[in-house]
Amino acid sequence: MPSHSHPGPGQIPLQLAVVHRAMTDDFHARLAELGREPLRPAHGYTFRYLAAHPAATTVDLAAHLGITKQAASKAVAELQDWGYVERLPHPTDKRAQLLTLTERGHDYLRLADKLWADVERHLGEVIGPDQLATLSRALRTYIDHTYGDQAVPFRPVW
Amino acid sequence: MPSHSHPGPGQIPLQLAVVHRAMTDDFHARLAELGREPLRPAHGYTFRYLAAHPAATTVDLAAHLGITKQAASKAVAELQDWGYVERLPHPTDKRAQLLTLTERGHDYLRLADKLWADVERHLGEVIGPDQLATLSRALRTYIDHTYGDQAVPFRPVW
DNA sequence: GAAATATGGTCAACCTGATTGACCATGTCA
DNA sequence: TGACATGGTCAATCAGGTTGACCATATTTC
Repeated sequence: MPSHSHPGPGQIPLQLAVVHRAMTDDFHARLAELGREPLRPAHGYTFRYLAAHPAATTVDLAAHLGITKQAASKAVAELQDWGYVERLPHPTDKRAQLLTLTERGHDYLRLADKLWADVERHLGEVIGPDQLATLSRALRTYIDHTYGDQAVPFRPVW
Repeated sequence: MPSHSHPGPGQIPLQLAVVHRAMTDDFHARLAELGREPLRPAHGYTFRYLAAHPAATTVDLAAHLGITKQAASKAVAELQDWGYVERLPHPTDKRAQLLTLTERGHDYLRLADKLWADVERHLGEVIGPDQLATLSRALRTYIDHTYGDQAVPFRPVW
């Protein structure tokens, strides 16, 4: 009798992974429906970070994403090629570059926010507003407890 | 005024990702504490699948994980080298191989189950038993609604 | 100030986990 | 029995990351 069949304790982390995956799939399906190219999740995290930190450099971004500066640099170059990000000269440090979202980048982020809200709304329809509220509160509580004042690591999952 | 600051609708999917990540980190920390080598998440999914489907072949596994049979084959070879999985001749199909967990594989799975339960218990201590129960119910409801009778795809996240 | 050191960024080589494509051996079906 | 389908392997390639060396500019220390 395997102790690892469906029910029982320890299921929640697995379910979290499944739901996370399902919602990500949902998001990408909505994106595809609109005919938009699917940027990878790491790009979304980059957008969010740049929008929130307009004076960020590549090194900052790398630290935030939990990857090396080389990897971050490559990602930024890609986003720049696609017109989502600009690299401007840093006003005081001639070595550094200021990373900023272009209008196109902001547009994409706004769209993504809308789509995530749609996904969330769908979740709400399935589980009901009460459970949705509880879910949100539980997640926030856990995140606050885990990271406290520290910056929440937005690193991609594994 | 960026529409993508912290609060607001659409946050839940992001929070799910963060919590999932935090719990995975927690799991790996506990594993490391015991001095156990950290198999990758895909290995965990493989173990679970093999435990639940004792007559599985490499192709079955690949389909379940959502990867190519070549990739699955490589992963199985690795797990076999480490002594977690055996490849036995298939009783009726000379092309195929039966994948089975070794005792060592079952051990690891049991340990993983225990650690995930610990992680879950910790979550329960943080958010309280009521919210934990609601969370679990909400996740299960959403999963059932999304996948219904179909097999839940255990594919790694992105 | 000048020398030593730290830091932002790039280039290049490499690793890993996946992919596609070709192929063989066995199974299944007409 | 011949045609096609399927389980598995080998080989080449790709993507996204890593480490290491390096340059130019900042910052610290004497």
